[in-house]
Amino acid sequence: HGAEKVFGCNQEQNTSGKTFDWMKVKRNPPKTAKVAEYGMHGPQNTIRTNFTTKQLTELEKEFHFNKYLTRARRVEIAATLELNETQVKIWFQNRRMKQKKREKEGLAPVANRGSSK
Amino acid sequence: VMILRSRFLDARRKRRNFNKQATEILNEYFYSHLSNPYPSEEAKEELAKKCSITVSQVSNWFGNKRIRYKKNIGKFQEEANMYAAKTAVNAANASAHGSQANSPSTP
DNA sequence: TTTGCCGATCAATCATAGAA
DNA sequence: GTTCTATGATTGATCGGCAA
Repeated sequence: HGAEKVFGCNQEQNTSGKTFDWMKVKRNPPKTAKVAEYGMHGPQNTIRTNFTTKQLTELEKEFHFNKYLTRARRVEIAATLELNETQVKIWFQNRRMKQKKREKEGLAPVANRGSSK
Repeated sequence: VMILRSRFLDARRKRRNFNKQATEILNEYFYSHLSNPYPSEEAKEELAKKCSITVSQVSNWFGNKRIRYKKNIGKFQEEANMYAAKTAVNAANASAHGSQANSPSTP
């Protein structure tokens, strides 16, 4: 199962201009924060959280200590940094992926090609 | 709000646009797979090699391209038609006569 | 069945390169 | 030199799949 059947002789399979499913994909808004509460539907919240330098520094420090969190540690950090446990969990998840990506790139940047400058 | 955003201002700086040729290759793939512009890991590696960029950069390019394309399809219509035509020609040449000893790129 | 992780992606934003 | 637009990279958070 690879290339589609023969194409190009009939049927206007002109892809330009059509809207495919991937173009309709919509992500649900972040459920971060307490939207419910007292009717406050302002434009804020449900928006990407902006971590402070202090929070990031602390998370980074913790990460170098442990790549993975235990439930207890997570609760502790979340409380200290005033973040949800989920946010802390997600941060570590993303941080691990970032680390992996770096290790991967740091071992094969060879073959520098026409890098215009 | 002092915005000590200077926390990581580093990598994001000094951005270099890709070669026109690399962009050409990426766009050809994107528009020839417009129904599903999600290259596999293998495809990304191949594109990365052809464009002389990293796989991550290929991923970034497609991610940005997809989002920006659907954000404003009209703005890319012209570009879409251009590459669609180009792809059609390549397909025609490839299927017309089994000849293949012809690499249009890498002078 | 519920929860965490992975890999990929989304979506908004940052900062710069380039066009006007 | 200044203003606006195009574009590469970063990242908090979502989605689907898998394992515990």
